[in-house]
Amino acid sequence: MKMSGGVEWSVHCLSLLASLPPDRTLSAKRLAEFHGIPAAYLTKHLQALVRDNILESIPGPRGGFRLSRATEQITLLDVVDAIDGKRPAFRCSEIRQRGPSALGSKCYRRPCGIAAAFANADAAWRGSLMNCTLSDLIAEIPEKVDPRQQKKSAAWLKKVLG
Amino acid sequence: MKMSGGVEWSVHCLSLLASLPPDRTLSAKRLAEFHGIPAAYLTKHLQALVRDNILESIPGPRGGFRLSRATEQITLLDVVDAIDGKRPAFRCSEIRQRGPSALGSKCYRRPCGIAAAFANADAAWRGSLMNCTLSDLIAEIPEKVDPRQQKKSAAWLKKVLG
DNA sequence: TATATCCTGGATATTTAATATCCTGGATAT
DNA sequence: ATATCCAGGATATTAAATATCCAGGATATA
Ligand code: FES
Ligand code: FES
Repeated sequence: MKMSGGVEWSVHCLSLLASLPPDRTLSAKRLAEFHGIPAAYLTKHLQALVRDNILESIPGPRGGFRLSRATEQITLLDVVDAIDGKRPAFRCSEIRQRGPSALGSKCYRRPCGIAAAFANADAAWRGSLMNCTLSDLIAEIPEKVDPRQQKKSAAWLKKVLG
Repeated sequence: MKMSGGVEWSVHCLSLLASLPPDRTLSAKRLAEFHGIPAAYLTKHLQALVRDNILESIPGPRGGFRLSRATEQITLLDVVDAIDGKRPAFRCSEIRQRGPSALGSKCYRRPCGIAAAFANADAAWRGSLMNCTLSDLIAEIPEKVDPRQQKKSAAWLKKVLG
């Protein structure tokens, strides 16, 4: 069970975009350059974020991506849903409806207890992700990220926005 | 992000094995027959459950599998760990250590805040799974499973246990 | 003791999903 | 007019999940 690596890329990109001056953007190429990742593939993930209204895209020279909502209105769950899809990890194949002691499909209106237990776990997971906003993540940068890196990032931003 | 389908198979097999008389077993072939799934592949999953001490295996004629512990001592998390592995869905690739504004690897002793948030969600998920035992699942069978299916299953068991 | 049954583990094939690149077309600032 | 950038489709590559097969060892039974 592995989540798309694009989720890590996306959240880091969103965090960087959040530090931009209002109405400024970063192109996919710049975002990929900053994170040392392939631009062509990152583009696919950014498009998914645009589709889910997490990012806005501006075409043309001086174009690029910017946040589509306030950082308080973007949760980790939003990103996971956009990149990794909304389907739960546990997929009930209705195994109970197979084999020699199964009944007709009309007799299985209520969900299987096992599937229900996994749905509960999935809800707990989603609840935790829903409770964490981009704003929360950014708030802990000053205490968690090495000041030297913060400085280098700011300098890089200044350079490319120049 | 998809969990192995073997998890669903496994929990249903464990549930069936829990209804066996003490010291009786079911072979992989019988378990596969009951659930209408491929025996050769199910065998792989059963072996994983034996490795994690959830099942015991008895070789030879009249052999097969039986629960290795009381139903109260087997949680959904145990099964997921055995079948799907213990690695979390979100795998931090340390993207923060790449790109033009990264520092040396010694400067990243504390985990990334983003990875920490996903670790929290994973813990919530595992906590939910840990709280659900095989005993819990079996207890809700009388109210959740169609009585006709319960009867057919019992009859099938009686037949194969001869 | 011969035999049939059953688990174990390795080798291998098949199918599906994730990862990655490329290219055309359209938008837009300069 | 041109250079830059996003959108989206086509396609290739790689990794993972799914599935089968077989040789070897254990054991109950006749
Ligand atoms: S039938 Fe799918 S989990 Fe029980
Ligand atoms: S570096 Fe992996 S989540 Fe931040």
